[in-house]
Amino acid sequence: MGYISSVASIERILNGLESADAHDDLQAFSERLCTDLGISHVVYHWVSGSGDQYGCGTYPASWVARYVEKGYLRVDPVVQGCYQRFHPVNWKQLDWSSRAARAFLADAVAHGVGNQGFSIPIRGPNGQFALFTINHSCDDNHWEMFTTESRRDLILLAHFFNDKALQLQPGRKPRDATPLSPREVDALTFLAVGYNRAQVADALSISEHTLRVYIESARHKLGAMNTTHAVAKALQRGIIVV
Amino acid sequence: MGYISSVASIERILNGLESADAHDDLQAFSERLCTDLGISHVVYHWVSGSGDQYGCGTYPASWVARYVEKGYLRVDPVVQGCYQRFHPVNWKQLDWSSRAARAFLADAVAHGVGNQGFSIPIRGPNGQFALFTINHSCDDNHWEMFTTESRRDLILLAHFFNDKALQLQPGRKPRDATPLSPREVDALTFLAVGYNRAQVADALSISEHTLRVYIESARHKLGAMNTTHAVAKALQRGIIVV
DNA sequence: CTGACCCTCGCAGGAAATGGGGAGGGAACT
DNA sequence: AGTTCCCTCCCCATTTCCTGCGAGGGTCAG
Repeated sequence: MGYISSVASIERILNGLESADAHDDLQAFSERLCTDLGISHVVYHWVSGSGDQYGCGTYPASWVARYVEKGYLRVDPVVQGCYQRFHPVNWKQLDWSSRAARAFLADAVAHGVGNQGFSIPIRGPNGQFALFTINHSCDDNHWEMFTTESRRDLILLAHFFNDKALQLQPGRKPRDATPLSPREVDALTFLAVGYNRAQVADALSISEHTLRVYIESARHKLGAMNTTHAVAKALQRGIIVV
Repeated sequence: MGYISSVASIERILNGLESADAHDDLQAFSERLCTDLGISHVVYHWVSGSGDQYGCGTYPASWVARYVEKGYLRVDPVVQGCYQRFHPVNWKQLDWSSRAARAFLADAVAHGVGNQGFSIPIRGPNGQFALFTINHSCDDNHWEMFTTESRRDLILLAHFFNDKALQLQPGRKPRDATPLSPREVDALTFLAVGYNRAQVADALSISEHTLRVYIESARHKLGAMNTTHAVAKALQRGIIVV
């Protein structure tokens, strides 16, 4: 195991990433990275859409299968912990006190996962949440030194990896819909902060009847089934920012 | 104007950032960075789902005031554009075709903002969305070369800046929210895709009465005033992903 | 084993949102 | 000059949602 700076320059690694143009390339890149860094595993995974997700990495297939089968997503302290954080985290810093968490870790190790990990949370548009993790088996001191030293490079790496994975995602919608009018945006914005129609109408200084026209119009433009749906769509598309 | 690598090492800059321990330090850091890079402005600001926001940077106060007064947040192609993207963006790549956008840009320039900009979107926990922007006045070629060359350093810088800003945020409720139960998440998820209560109940194979309990419970946990608000909050906090 | 929390089900009245109609004035783009 | 879109206002009937009440069984951690 060696620091990135001493094994391969971050420049060369990132350039290798740039040339990836298929998901297979990302997988190959993970494996190569693993070797280059001399660590056990590199894993990237994201959850975004309803069932829309993607993952690649060097974890044994048996572990991945077990993870899904057991529903470990709801137990995994790495996921739970990173979800609340902005900065990368060393697994040792997480909360492993619960019974379920310890059982989970034991199961992971039994399936060939190393006891040390360093996970970088990454968030993208539309609520995308990804984790870029490196994993190894060694003592705490070594791992601490390695991650401290390589932290910045790893962040950059995770960032570019995610960028690439997003680009390669097929389900990219171009920019179809009719844009909302300013008043429609106003209406949805106030609705999104919890106002009811009377309050929104008051805030916008218009009659509630007029307001309703906006809401309906926005609903139709967004292809939404009801107001809640319209607000949700507007939020996801970044049409309204609250 | 010089590339980061040629003016000051990214290491030194980041270390300067590390030592910041108050918002004033971030402000001072922005100003220093401006000088170091030889550019007109450095700006950082964020908006989060909880309505709280923070900003600092070197834009003239008159421009910031005007921005707020005019409600430019809804017009600004930088904000609108970055919200949809993961990677940093050069202002020139954005869509300035609308009249409002051009008027906005003209107004900005009139207030001392440079015509060139490079903005990095950053997303944090709980739907935090921040923008780190550098701004200058020069021709397209120079700017293109500068941003291309400094891109990686700027990303890292933006990332650490945001990390610092998050740490310094006073209103950081560490673990304010009671987490939602799985069923509550399920309920909100289906509501967010437009189902009404009957449909959600059906999808979850539970009675509508039971479903109602979840929705109410989720509403209370999220501090939401109604279902739409609850869904909006859940989306912004990344509790549900559709 | 005792809370604490989750999942499940029920009733009923009142409040709010929705759907579908119509109508006039103004700004903008062709 | 005409079309298209936006803003504004109004009525009515129906559907849906919110509020407040109550109840039993399950799981998990201290």
